[in-house]
Amino acid sequence: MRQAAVANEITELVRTAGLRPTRQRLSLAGLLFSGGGRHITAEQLHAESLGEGFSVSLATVYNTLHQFTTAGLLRELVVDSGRSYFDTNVSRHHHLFFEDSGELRDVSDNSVVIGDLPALPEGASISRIDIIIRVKNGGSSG
Amino acid sequence: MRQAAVANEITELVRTAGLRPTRQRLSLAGLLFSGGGRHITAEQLHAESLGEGFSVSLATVYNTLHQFTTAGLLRELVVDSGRSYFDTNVSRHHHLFFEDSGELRDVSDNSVVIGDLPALPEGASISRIDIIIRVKNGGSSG
DNA sequence: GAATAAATTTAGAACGATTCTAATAAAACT
DNA sequence: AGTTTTATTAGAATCGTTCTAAATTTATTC
Ligand SMILES: [Mn+2]
Ligand SMILES: [Mn+2]
Ligand SMILES: [Zn+2]
Ligand SMILES: [Zn+2]
Repeated sequence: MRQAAVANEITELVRTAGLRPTRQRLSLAGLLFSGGGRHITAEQLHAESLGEGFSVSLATVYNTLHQFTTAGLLRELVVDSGRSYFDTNVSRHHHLFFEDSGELRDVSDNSVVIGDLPALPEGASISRIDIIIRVKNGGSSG
Repeated sequence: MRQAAVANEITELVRTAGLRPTRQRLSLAGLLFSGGGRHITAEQLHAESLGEGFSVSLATVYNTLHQFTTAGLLRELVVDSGRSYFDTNVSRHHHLFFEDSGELRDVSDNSVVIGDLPALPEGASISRIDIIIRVKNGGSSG
């Protein structure tokens, strides 16, 4: 009954995003949203899915990640040119990026104060502020 | 005499970086460092160089940008996954990124205050803090 | 619960940015 | 000048990502 309840929540999540609850989307959503917050790349998620026995094509992983992002379930992070990370935590927060391992860790929004910014051009507006604290030489423990 | 003086400064800059002042490196350094601060991609610099009549291969543009970055003359920015920008301003500062046009504009370091960060693991240290203010719907004027 | 319509998945091709390779050319040194 | 070292280059290769068009699945209609 526990497992069924979780499955229903996931199904509901996908439905609410306006997407059909296909086997692939449910598997991926399960991997993404069943634990705590995650920061993951498309290739990582693909490998993890296959590892768990959920066969999905890489194209579908990309499609799904983008659909979830558009639906507001994920946020796309730019920390490394040439690789996109997706964050299951869509609330306002920032990141520690461990350059050696590629690991990302959340940083509370409270840790940062943005002072006076330059005036924006007519009609322009801030869509997001990304703060990335790049850390070198640190492992993933601690 | 003016032009010669500038050429000498550029030659000196390249030499100081520990690099031979080849025709290609001098042309590229001229384009990069003769005006004010610049934010530019490899392909943009390549096109600009050819446009000015300085023929260079794209491979050399990449090589040179990386060498200049290693030498501390440039800083590599990650604002767009799938494209690297290089910044001729290597002092501590942040960026406004106009998502529509791809333009980058500097933001003074004073505009931002970072509060208490989470403790870093043993031996880890901050290599850099990148702040990107993403702006949508704004032109490049004003 | 077939038939139909609409959306999804997929393998593989295509893409764009970047890096690599191995051959040529230029620069520095003797 | 001759020799050694370093740099440049064209083109191939790589990598992450997107596209294509066909096959499958899901939802809707009878
Ligand atoms: Mn994208
Ligand atoms: Mn690089
Ligand atoms: Zn996060
Ligand atoms: Zn800058």
